[in-house]
Amino acid sequence: MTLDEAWRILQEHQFKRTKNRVTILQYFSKNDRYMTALAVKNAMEKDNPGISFDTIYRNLTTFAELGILEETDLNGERRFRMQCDPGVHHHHFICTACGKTRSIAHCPMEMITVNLPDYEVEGHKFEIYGKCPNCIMN
Amino acid sequence: MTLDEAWRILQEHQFKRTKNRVTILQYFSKNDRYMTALAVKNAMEKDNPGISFDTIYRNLTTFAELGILEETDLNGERRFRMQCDPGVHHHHFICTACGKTRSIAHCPMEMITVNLPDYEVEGHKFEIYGKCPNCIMN
DNA sequence: TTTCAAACAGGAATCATTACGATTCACTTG
DNA sequence: CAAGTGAATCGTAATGATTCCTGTTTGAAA
Repeated sequence: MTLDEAWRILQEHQFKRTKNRVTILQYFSKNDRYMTALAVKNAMEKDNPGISFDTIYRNLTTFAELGILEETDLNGERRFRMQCDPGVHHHHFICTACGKTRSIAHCPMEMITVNLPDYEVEGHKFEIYGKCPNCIMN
Repeated sequence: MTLDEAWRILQEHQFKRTKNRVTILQYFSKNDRYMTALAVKNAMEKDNPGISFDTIYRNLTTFAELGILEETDLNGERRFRMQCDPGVHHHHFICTACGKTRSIAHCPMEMITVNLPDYEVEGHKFEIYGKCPNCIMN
């Protein structure tokens, strides 16, 4: 997703264009991988010293709810990345070394749900973990 | 997995048969669903008041490493259940209301990995979330 | 410009989990 | 079966991630 698309969504929902949101979104648009709130905070403190965790988490949660960011849990930590393919359902390979991802076009759900009558499916998670080509050769 | 199988594995690795381990394993063998460490602790305090979280977590981690328990992260919390099918790779539907699970025979990995040359796959997670028939009708 | 809810900073509080030092216990060996 | 030994435990403190709270600042609408 581009910055313009993100801002259009935020405006649509009447969120203000604050300095912190500008910085956070810029950071995500430049870093194409899953990152923790702490990583975001550390990176932001150069341009925006004194930013609080409250602000980071509040905005990350908002962005994820609006579909601007994608969210996942890795080892009990929330991680976020820029939504890579808005509106299109997809899954990820996630590099456990650098956090970079690779989209996986195929979703395994269709052939599975047929075996679950009487169940009410609310969602699913399909993630592949490992090392990306770049991290394999250190 | 039966209690006997679990104890055989523990003996094989020279773990002692302590009162706490007896109680924990009994609890899991009677509750066929994913549970948090807190739930285990609460349930144990009837028979075993004063048990510490250290003991709970240490044993849960040990059991998971030995393949006696299965572990997953749900909303940033670690949850455990008795290994349902030792040695056989499988996935789960997980009821978000009661934690009960249903095995899913089919694993989607084979057809996916072929699209990931140059990547080093270490593992994957495939889980379906929703309500089980029992919880649908409250 | 004024206005005011939204957004923020700073720090305290909470929740899950782990670490630690002192004590107890399960099992081996004599 | 009593003693010895390292594993296991307890109670509690520490940690790390996340959320809550209160007073202050700020974006943008009028």
